[in-house]
Amino acid sequence: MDRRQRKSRKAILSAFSRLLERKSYSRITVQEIIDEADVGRTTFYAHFPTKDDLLAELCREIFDHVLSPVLEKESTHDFSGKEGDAEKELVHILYHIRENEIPRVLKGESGELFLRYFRSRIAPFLKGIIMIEDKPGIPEEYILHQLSGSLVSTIEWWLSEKPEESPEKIAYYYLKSNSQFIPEKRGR
Amino acid sequence: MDRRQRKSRKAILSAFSRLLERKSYSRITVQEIIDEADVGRTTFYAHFPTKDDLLAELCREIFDHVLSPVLEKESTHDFSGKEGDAEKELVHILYHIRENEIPRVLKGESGELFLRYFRSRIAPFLKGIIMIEDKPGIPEEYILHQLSGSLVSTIEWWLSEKPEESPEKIAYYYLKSNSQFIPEKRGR
DNA sequence: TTAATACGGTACAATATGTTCTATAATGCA
DNA sequence: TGCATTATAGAACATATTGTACCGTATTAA
Repeated sequence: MDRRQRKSRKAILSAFSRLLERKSYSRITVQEIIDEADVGRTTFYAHFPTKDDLLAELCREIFDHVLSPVLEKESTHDFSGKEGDAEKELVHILYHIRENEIPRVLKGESGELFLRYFRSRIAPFLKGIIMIEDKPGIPEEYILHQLSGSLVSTIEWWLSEKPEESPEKIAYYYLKSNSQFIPEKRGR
Repeated sequence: MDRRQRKSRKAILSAFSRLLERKSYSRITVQEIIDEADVGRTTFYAHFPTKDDLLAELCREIFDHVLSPVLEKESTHDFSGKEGDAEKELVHILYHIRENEIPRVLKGESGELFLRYFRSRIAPFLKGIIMIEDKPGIPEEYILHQLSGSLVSTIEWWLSEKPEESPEKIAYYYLKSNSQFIPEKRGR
């Protein structure tokens, strides 16, 4: 990719992220993004067909970053200690979430779009780190949906209601409240 | 309220609801609503300052209807058999949800807005019908948030993935997957 | 019957979107 | 280094949408 392209793309994405700090998604206009990013109108549309695409891209980048430790591990085929380390993995991810620009993206309507995206990608991930316990009478798809939704909901609550709480504690809450689907580990 | 007002209001709300069947919320323009409802532009704005207000009103009406059995009971101070009947109440509500226009509102983006509204009102309701079990080490606010989120998530899954499932079964899934917060009842 | 008011229709200003054009400057490559 | 390619800025533009103002008409409640 052309260096100019990378530069413009980055400028637009970060300008957009900055704007999200102080305005809600739907109230941000393309013109404002253009001004904040200091690029030409043509340039914006050359990169992103619509504002929604821009948000989707931002979500994708953030999410890739948040899940980077897990994805890395998968790509290097390092499955050592995978089993039973769900808690560690989770804590790791929660740290990433807290330390990145997620909180700002999560506020307002963009949060819903982000969470929708988050959720669509969290299911396979959960399948990877969590050993789901069979519950006769309850379909596995439902359990997976439930676990994903619960994680998203937990993060939502954490960042909006109790941001001072530690990632460790949040992971504990989550695992505890879904313990009937997650095999007990000694010490928990 | 003036009969003309009632008529216009109803025409607008139902036109909007009809439009939601075939278009996503953000793509529906005020002009379309006006045309579909067959009212004047002035009339629309006299009733609803913005499109968001219109959606909020629609959500409020639907929700009031869905919760009507519970709300009625509360207003008549009939608390007989309240305790332990969470399952029945839940099933009742799920029937209402399935048989009303909720499915159409739930599709697309309007769904998120509706669910946000739903969620904000479901918490006190849950507090009413469900006896929450104390879990040392987990704050009650979190549990309540968790239970609300889980219910919303369950309904979402139900209507989009398994609409053929019975309300009874869905209530069972929900209660079962949150059983650690809900006291066991003999027979369950 | 009458005064109040909700209505329809039109016109309008303001704003946002997305496209098209041209000249310019940065870039990657031979 | 020189050159062809391509991303960019800037302006102008057509189009669409929003929200408001005005006015004559029709419905309503009293």
